[in-house]
Parts: sequence; C-alpha cells; structure tokens
Amino acid sequence: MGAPSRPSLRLSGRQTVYQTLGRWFASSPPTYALATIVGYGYIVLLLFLYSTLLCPGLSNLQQLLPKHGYFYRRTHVSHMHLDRMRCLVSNQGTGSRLSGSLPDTIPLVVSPTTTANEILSQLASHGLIPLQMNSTTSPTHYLCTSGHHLQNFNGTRTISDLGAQAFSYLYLHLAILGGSTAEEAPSISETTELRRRKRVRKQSRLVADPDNVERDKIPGISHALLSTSGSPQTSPSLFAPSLPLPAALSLPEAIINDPLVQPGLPDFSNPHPLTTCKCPFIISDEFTEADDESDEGFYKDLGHLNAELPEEASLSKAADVHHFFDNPHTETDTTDGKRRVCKMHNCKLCKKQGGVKASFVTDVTTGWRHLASKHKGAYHKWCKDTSFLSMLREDIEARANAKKAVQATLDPHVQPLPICVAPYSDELMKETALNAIEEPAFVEMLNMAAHAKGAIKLPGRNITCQTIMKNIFCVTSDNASNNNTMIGELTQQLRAHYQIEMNNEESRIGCLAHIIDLAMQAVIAAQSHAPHYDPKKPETHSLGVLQQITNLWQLWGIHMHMRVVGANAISACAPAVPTSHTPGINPSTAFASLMVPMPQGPQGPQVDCCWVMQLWVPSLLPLLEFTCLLNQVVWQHHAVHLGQFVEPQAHEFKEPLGLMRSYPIGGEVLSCILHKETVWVSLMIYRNFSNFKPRVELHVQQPLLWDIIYARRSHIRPGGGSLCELQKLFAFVAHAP
DNA sequence: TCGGTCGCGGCACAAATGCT
DNA sequence: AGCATTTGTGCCGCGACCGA
Repeated sequence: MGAPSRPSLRLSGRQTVYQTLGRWFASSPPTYALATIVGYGYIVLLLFLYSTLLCPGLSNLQQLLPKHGYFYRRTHVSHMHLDRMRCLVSNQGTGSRLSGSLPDTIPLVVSPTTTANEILSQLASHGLIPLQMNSTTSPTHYLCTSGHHLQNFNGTRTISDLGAQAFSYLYLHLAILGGSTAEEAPSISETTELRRRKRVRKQSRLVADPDNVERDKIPGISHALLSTSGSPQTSPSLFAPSLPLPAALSLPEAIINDPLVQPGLPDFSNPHPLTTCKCPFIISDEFTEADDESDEGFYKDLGHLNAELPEEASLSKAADVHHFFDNPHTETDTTDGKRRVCKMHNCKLCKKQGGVKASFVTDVTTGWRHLASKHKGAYHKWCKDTSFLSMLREDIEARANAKKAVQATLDPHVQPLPICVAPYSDELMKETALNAIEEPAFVEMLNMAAHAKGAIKLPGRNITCQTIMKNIFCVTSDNASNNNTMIGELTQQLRAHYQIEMNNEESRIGCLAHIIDLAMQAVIAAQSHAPHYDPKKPETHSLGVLQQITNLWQLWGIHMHMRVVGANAISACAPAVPTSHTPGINPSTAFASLMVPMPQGPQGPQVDCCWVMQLWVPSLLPLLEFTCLLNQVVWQHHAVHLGQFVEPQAHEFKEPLGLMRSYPIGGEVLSCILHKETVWVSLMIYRNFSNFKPRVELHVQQPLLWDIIYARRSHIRPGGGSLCELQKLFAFVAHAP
C-alpha cells in the first residue's frame, strides 16, 4: 500500500482498518486529523471498492462467491412429478426459468430460435454472470440441455439446436476448480458390506404362524422359539415362567438369557431398532458416525433422509402373499400321466368367494400376479392399513419411474475453491481510487467527518463485531433439525462471550421454499385419485380445487404460485434474496409453479424484510400464523414473523388456509401435512447435536461467525456495505505488500 | 465355501376375450 | 368360426444374502 508523506498507515494482517486508524488519529494533531481522515478514509474505501471491482457483479454474485474457500450455498431440488406437471400445465408456450444455485429464479423469455448468447445476455443483465462471458466461444462454460452431452460452447446455436423442448432443462456449466475424486465413492466391497448389514433375517411365515400344525417339522427351528407362538415383539416373555418350556431347554436362566451362550437365540429382551428394521434408522450421533455429514464438516440437508416412515418391522417383503394365501399344502398332480407332488396354497379371498380356482403354486410372483388381477382393491387397502409397500408389478414400475424423475442435488459437485484475494498493483489501485469518489457511503463518511468538532473516533474491530452481533436479526439455515440445535448453542455462546441475548426460537429462519414445497407436494398428491398420472384417464386427476386455492391466494394478494420448487433461495442467504417477480408468465404456468417470493433486501423499506419461521415444517399449515413485520400492501414484500410481531395481516395467510378446510379435500390435505409433521418430528427426536457444540464455539470465538450470521445490517447493497465485502476488504488488506 | 432361501425378471403356455 | 390379442399362471434362472 502506498504511504503518504505524513505518518504512515500500515495495515498488518492482524490489524483492522478501524483499529489502525483509531490509533493513528489518537496520535495525530486534530488540526489535520480531519484532512487526513478524508485521505485515508478514502483509501480504505478504495480498498473496499477495489475488492468489488475485481469481482464484477459482486453485489449480485454474492451468493456465488466462495466464502472462506467454500461454497456454502446449498440447492434444494425437489420436483413435482413430470406427469403431474404436464397435467397442470395446459399451455406449453415459450418461457423458461433459470433455477439452481442462484439467489433468485430468473424468468427468461426464450423461443426455439433464441441463441445461447442471447440467454447469456439475459443472465448478464441480471448480474448473474460477468458480461465478458457472453462470447462466442469459451472453454470455461457450456450450455446444454438434459440428455445431451456437453459440447464446445457455440453462442450462435439456438435453443432448438441444443435439443431443448417443452419441459427441457437448460444447464449452464461453469468450469470450477476441484472435482470429485474416485476415493470419495465407496468401493464395491464397502457397499456390499453395507447391504449385508441391513439384511435382517426374519422368521418365515411357517415358523411364525401359530396355526401351522407342521411347524415342529421344520428343520433348524428351535422348540423354544416355537413355543412362544408369537412374533419377536412378544418375546420379552420368551422365558417367562408362564410359558411351558420344553425339557430340552431346562437350562439355568442365567445361561439361557446370555446371548453369547445361546447365539442361536436372538436376544429379544431389548431389541435395537436396527435389528428389527430394514430401513435406514436414524439414531443418536453418540452411537453412530454421522453419515449425513459432508466432507467439509457441514451437515447435509434433509434431502438425503427418507421422509417416509420406516416400514413395519414385523412385515416381511412377502407378507402380502402370506396374508392373502393360507398355509401351503402338497397336492398330487397326475396330469400328463405323470405323478407329481406340487406345493400349493389357496387364495383366501377366492376361497371365500367360492371361485372356480383358488389353489395356486406357492410362488410369490404368482401370488402377486393373482392379487393384481383379482383382488387389487383389497390388496391396496391392506397395504394402506399396514403401511406395506405394494409389490404389484405396476406399482413397482410406477415407483421406479417416479424415482427416475427425481433430480439429484448439486451438493456432491460443490467443491472448495481457493480464496479470491485480489493482487495489489499500483495501476489497479489508481483505477479503483477513481471509482471510489462516487461511492455513497464514502461521501456520507466524508460529510460526517467534516462536521466533526473534535477527534474522530473509529470503532475497533471487537466493538464493530459486537455491535453487529447485537443487531443480529436472524440466522438462516437449512431446515435440517440439527440447525435448530445449532442456533440454540449459538444463543448460549453469544450470551457467554458477548452478553448478547438472542431469542433462538424467533431468530431461526428455515427454508420456507422447502417447507412450502413439501406442503404443496402433499396438496397435489392429495388431489390425484390415482397414484400416477395416466394420460388416458385424465379424470383421475381432479385439480379444480387446487386451481380454486390458487385463485383464492391470488385474490388475497398472495403471490404464491405452485411450482417445481427448486428452492434455490434458501440456505444462509435467505434474507438477502430478492423477491421473485413473475410478469408475463402464463397463468396456467404460474398455477403450476410455487414461486416463493423471498423478500427483497436492498430496496426501500423492505430492507429488513425477512421470512422468519418460528416453527418449521411440523407447524406449517395447521398451526401456522403468518404475520407481517411491515405494513405493506403487497404480501410478498412483507417480512413474515411469528410470535414477536403479531400483526393483523396474519389473516392473509390464515384465512385462505381456513377456507381450505371447507373444501371437500381440505381434511385430506391437512392430514397429509400432518403426516409429514409426524414423520419429520419422528426424525428429529433421534438427532443428537453434540457435534455442533465445538463447531459453534469455534465460530463464536472467531470472526468467522460472520459467515453464518447475516446480521440486520448485512444486506447486500449494490456498491458495498455487506459484511462479506468488508471481509474481503480485510483479506485484501492482509495480503497487501 | 457351499447349500438354502428369497426376491425378481423373464419365458412359455393355456385360457379368456375381442374382433372380423 | 377362426384368428389375434390379452390375461393369468407355472416354471425357471439368476443374484444377493445368510447360516452352517
């Protein structure tokens, strides 16, 4: 950094601008203090602007820039099934949206003749990419559509050339550093080992069925087990005195109860969930390694969790056939002149109905086919009652197709990036200084300093840090329940280190888009009378009520459109995410979209707008009380807060929801939501968050806290002012020669 | 390592059904 | 009535897994 002729201002890596300036002013005569503060304040802001200048579009690209070498942003990608999407969208006109790891969903106007360069221009006009990327050729980025391989970028190619059609995704690939390595993928042996551990051998129906008079003929079955005549769940009383024990097992009780001595007899006295459930089971982190933790030490989003309830442990995979068919018996087949002994079993329903044929070979596949052809209704009802996954071929195929339609998240592709520290050069500093003169904050600072009557006191780094943290408005993070504990621990640490009181419940912001996405998926699922959309049977998808709900919301001024929520406005930057505007979108498209209007930070009175969710998914619909922090007309510009800021605008959301209850499907919709609530709550109780404590302590004791806290004053404004930009300034100063 | 069990997919064939 | 198509069923092979 260039030094003036007056007492030099040197900034070391561990010194802050504020501290250094403060000491310098304290030792300087007040007569020229004002003049020098102008000069050095000028330099300080030049540094700040310099950091901005080196990263074109910094204000808008803030979400994309690495923080401490990492991309913190996560992308929630959850999708409506394409069949339902096609059902909802009647007009497949032009128009596209860019979603993903971006601060907003950007509507793009495209046609089959739109070129790639024109798309890049639109992106650049939103400040999402630097202008210089809009070139005809570039080795660093590619534009392609799903299902098409990457190819060298050619800006003159049109959308149709890229193979884009209705419902196509456009992918803009940016070349970034890093990349997954082969070591990250589990080896085949590991996955095999994993599968083996999941496999749990269950008693066969022949063993478990108390009515099976031939159980004692089954080889290898313990008489003691047979005598229990029950499932493993009833086995705590396996050796209870009331049960008649065979003489062969008249061993001392201590030996009998020792599973090591009797390895063949499983210990059912205290069954661990993992031993009775095939499904992934979440238990305390104290007992298992956190498999939901990424390599960089951050917890993954809940997307990797199975949001469905675990299967009933007591049901085997062929439990359906065992339910609908009675015990096998042998029949002698004399057709073809040969005598064959066949193992058969009877269909209970056919037998009850007096059908012509009720006996079938004991083949599970045959049983499923028979149930699919003759007793599909009863089968589905039984599956619903017992939470059993349908094994009918058509249902299996439908599930497989649905699984294919789910797009993976981008998390595995996010790799650490080096810190972008601007190299110092006299030429760049000179260039930046010229631009700094027009910086409003700088001008304001000069004016304020000019009116000072005495020495100007600049706050030190600690004071600045504490002041900022005292203005903590909220902490935003993913909906993962472990973040609830993170904020709880953060509250304690702030109180211990800074004597800052923060309401951890009211200051917790979840991913609203994610929440609403779950809710709307439940709503949409409740509308379909068939598990999957069948173009030949459109009547099975009565969506009129959804349309009414949407109209109702729009009537109330709630710009909430159901969409495939690429809930891209989440994570740590929700307060700074600008509002989504959807002009020109076809109403039918808007209906088919859930475009969550995130608040807009930098403009006017909406600066402090923020979605605050006191409770997350469990309380979304039935308990939710949306209210507005600011008395604005347009709902999407309101901050939504629960608890502390109870405003009359709460009815804007409550009443439509209340009206939903009056619809015929209202109860069904709410029951779906409540089901998800149950599921998510059940997942929460198995979480253990002890791992968070040292992590939070680390963040609190270091200024890195800024990374996870977006204070009220940290909204990104064009031209500067955000904490991240200040942080870049510090980094720049620290690296200056 | 080997045998048994289970899940799964696919083929073959007969019966039922629909069409001309 | 004859043919084509669909439906329902039996059977087989393969692979994964478990236990001896």
